Amino acid sequence: MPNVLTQKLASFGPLSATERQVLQDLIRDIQTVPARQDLLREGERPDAVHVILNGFACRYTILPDGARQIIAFLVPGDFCDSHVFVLGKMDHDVGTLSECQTAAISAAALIEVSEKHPGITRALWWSTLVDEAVLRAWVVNIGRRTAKAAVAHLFSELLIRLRLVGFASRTGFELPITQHDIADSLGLSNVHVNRVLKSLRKDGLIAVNGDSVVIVDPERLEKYSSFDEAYLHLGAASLPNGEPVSSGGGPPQR
Amino acid sequence: MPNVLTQKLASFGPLSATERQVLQDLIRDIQTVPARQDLLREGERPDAVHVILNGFACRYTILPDGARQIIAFLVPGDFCDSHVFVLGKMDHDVGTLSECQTAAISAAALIEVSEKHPGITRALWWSTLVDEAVLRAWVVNIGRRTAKAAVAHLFSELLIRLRLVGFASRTGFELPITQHDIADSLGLSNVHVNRVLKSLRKDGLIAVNGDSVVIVDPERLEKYSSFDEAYLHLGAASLPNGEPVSSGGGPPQR
DNA sequence: CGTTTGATTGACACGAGTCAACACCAGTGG
DNA sequence: CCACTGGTGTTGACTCGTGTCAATCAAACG
Repeated sequence: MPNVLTQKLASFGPLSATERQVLQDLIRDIQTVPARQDLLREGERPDAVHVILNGFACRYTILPDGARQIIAFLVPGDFCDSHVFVLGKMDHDVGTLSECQTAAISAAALIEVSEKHPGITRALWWSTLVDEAVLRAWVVNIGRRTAKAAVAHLFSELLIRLRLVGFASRTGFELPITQHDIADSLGLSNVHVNRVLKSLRKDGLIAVNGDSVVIVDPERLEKYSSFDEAYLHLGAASLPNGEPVSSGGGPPQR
Repeated sequence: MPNVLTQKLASFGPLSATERQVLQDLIRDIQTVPARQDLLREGERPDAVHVILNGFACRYTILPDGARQIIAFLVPGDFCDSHVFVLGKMDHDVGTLSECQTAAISAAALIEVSEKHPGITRALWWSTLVDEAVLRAWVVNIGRRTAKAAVAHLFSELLIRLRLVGFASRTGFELPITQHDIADSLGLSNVHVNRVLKSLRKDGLIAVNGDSVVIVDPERLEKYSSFDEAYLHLGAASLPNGEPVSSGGGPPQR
């Protein structure tokens, strides 16, 4: 069973058996980090690159007035700090939202790999550039979509990104974060997110049960939020159907 | 006199004389493009990389309802499409706001340079990663700042970015774009931007005269918008004072 | 069981959008 | 030379999406 990193990078393009093995071997130094704990702080100079293997984390910034803006959700397979080798310092914080497993890849190991395996280097490039594309979509989401469409778009995006790494079924996924977290990611208040979710449930677009989200009809949700997966730049035929996710697809109740 | 590209990349770290010369030689195929014209369209597969030499351009997306979200302002020295080599397709549009001069660098030339000059490769990396950091700051701006602070933050950022390439003095720059453009970049309406600008003028934070913007007191503006230039990841001592910009520092009139 | 954290809901306030009118140019053509 | 035009900036009146505050509820937990 491939790890999330190989699985994710394979979404860019096929990887050879050796490349898969090399990536497999990179995943060592696995740590478990409890929920709501910082992985990296602004100003830090990490000497290794960190990958999320399990759970949800986020990039975020706290403003002087205490407001928090979540800049990106990090899901399994995502890098926390791939930019820091060139930029030096972290310019924002990274923290867990749920309990997470992370792997630390030493600078030396990464440099060696990228020198010997140009295919992997290219895949890593792809990964950071897609992160940037996701960020652009985020800006559009916050800037010009209504709260309801923005939440719908976020869920559409998460469905695809989580499917890539086997953490979502065709129609749903576990989302172990609070409504407050969603609010801080979209520049909304927690109260309003609550109302928006209620409205999305009423419209039969989603169903929520505890931490599990069911996208009743992915296509309808995508259309509603004008979601177009093109910006994720997936290679052809890279979307597995994913294993069924824990909780079922019951009716839109809560 | 160095071109804007060398000037910008030198903000990351010192460049050797040869590196400067190599960068100098890359700038050929210069074109002049009128205002309000697309440079790149979504879905396109450009075979060269484009750099802005002069003028203002932007990345943007149009939503189904016709709303436009500007995702980034491109100023002299910025790349329009450095990501497209890896990602393949453009996932958004790029268009001019004012008349622009652009240079096209062929794929072949760029690959050759980056193989021979690791220092330049690193600087190019730095450039795209800083673009990403700017994007993160943009999200924070739109998501969690008031309209007034967001505009103030944008102006603070532009002041620094334009100074890097000699297009701003210590306290001002030419901004040949409309209030509507600013609105679309911050997710606001043109009317509201107008009111915000009026308010910033009243507070003596900025002074506007036609296309020229004067930042009366940069430090005060930065404090007001909680601007911290750390995210631009400038190397030490890389901020030239810049030549004086055309119009003077008159009183806050219009 | 109290305690705590997160979800939910209602009442009310406010920032920002919309609509519409007008001012001010720069460019155009009669 | 001067109406005419279109684009941009400005302003006021009104509306509406979201935020704020506060109370209640539900589930998790030591």
